[in-house]
Amino acid sequence: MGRPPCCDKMGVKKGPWTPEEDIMLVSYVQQHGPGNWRAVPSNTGLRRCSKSCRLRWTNYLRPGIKRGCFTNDEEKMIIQLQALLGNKWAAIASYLPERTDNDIKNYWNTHLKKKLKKLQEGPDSGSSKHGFSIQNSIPRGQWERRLQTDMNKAKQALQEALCLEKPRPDNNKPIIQASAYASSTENIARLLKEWTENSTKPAAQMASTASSFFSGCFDLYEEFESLLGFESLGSSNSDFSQSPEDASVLQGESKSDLVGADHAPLLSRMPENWLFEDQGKEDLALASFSFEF
DNA sequence: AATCCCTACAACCGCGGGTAC
DNA sequence: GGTACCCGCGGTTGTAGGGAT
Repeated sequence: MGRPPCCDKMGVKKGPWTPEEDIMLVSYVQQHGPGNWRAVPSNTGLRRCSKSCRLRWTNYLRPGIKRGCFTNDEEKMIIQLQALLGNKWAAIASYLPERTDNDIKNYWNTHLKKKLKKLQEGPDSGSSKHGFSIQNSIPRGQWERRLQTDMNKAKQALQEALCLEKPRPDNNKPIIQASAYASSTENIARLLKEWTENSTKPAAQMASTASSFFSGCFDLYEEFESLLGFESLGSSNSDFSQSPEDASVLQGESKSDLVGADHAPLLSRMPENWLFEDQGKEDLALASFSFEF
């Protein structure tokens, strides 16, 4: 009855991932693609549960991830989307293809929530240097109009961010995957570089070798892309994720059901309808903050 | 210099939906 | 149809690093 157990729960390693483990995982995904995580620990020899492998790939090793400082635009978009969608981090992340849901969630919890709370509690809570203001300090009619203006601006910003007007080939999925793995080699190579620089262990030599290997892979994929007439990753490792649909591909299957269920209809409603179509969400939206883009 | 506290973020946990057997 | 599992998601925790005392 049912499926066999996914993995042996005994002897499963927890805690931070080592560079060696990252290499094993990345090379496996390069060969087999993301998905079928159940098979990953047994096929790679990693003493990690499938869930941990998936998480590591999705949140850290996956190509096209931008790490570090959030821009003002990203920040504004997150706050606006959070007001509209609530804590649907995966949905929010689909509009910021270079950011993971975990990253956005962390940023919200550690920075934005605090910032907004401060603004609400502060004596001069009506406005701030960050460019957002709190609705209840403005007469209703005025801030409703302002909200509408802000929503239009938000929609415009979203459209720009998503580059919906940019055409792309219908059958580009395998190409994107190829690019994705190439970009993944950048991630792991960067990781290894940092590790090598900070390590005096003999293993650093192995890391260096592995880095060269991934660098070689990267060159191969660059060549592959140029043959097919696609923009080289050298110019931008994020340009291949121009739409949330692409982002879903980038993120493996992780966003597939989002695209298949909630997200695709949402996109089909862009640009004019989705922000306002659900009257039930109006109160939520009105309770949000407005911005000066 | 030692200790405490705070922050940031990677990773884990638990749950629900979907699905293979 | 029932069971066990996979997968994705959101909430939470653990911990390293930096600043304050």
